Amino acid sequence: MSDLVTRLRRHNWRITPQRRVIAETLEGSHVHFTAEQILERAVERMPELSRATVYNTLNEMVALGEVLELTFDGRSKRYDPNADHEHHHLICEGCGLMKDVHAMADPVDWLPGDERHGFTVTRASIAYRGLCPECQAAS
Amino acid sequence: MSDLVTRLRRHNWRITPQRRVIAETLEGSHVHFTAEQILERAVERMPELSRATVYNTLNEMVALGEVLELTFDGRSKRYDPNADHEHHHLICEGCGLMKDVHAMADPVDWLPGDERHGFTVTRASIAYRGLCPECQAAS
DNA sequence: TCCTAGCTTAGACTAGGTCTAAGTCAAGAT
DNA sequence: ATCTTGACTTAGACCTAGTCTAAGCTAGGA
Repeated sequence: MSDLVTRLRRHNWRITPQRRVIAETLEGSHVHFTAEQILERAVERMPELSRATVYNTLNEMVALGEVLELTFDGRSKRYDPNADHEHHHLICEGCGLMKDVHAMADPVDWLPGDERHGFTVTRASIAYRGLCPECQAAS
Repeated sequence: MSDLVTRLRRHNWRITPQRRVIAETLEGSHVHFTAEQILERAVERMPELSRATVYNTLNEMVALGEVLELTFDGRSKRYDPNADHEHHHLICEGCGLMKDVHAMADPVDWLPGDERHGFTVTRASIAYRGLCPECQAAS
């Protein structure tokens, strides 16, 4: 039983076979997939699954606050099932691979009051960029 | 004379009338525009300017390292002419307004070696999110 | 069983961005 | 001064990611 499915069920959200496959595909990966990659993998388990259902379902999970939507490459969104723990992202500039990482400090503490321009700052996320081992070897 | 134009010229990059208009439009704004917004404003000064030239020029300026490409909303890229000073961004979750801010420390120092997964980490940027004064008042 | 609301589907559509082929321009060679 | 060459610009076709629509399906309650 997927932990994400458990969390989703708490919102009284109907867990249909399609939604279960999508949630499990999302959670089963340790990297962050795009919607197309999730569709591709989910279709292996449920061949008649449609693109629209994948997009609808991902958007609903984001709206419920159980999945994070990430956009770092400007091309496609990526989905992170780990919405309940504070973390940041490490992104490969070569291949787009994205991993979760944890920093030793909370960046909100490092933004002085006079740099806040009257905003209420509620959260901060760090995008670390570099090259993954494979892309280092390739270059 | 635009400072961005000066920086671009140092790369032996030809400053054509189109490129000058685009660079000046980009630098003249204190918020970060999308490519379409830049086109819209630049066309007021040079009506025959084409969409392709705006996209080409923005991409070239990014490749030269003089302009930053920002993607926070997952819909369109925004361009930041201030690539030569290390800074982060403060984003309003209500209206999308984006401002430059400066933190008191470099976040790269906060990522322990065992969290780097073999990546070479070259830079890090922080996205601070919250509500701007106008959106606080509206809610 | 029938109704109903919600879910899923295929495929049309949209927005943002890229590519292509043709034309224009400017600087150096003649 | 004109020619050549390579870089730049253009209009519009094309591509990709994502959304919308209309129709069909499904499960649970009356």
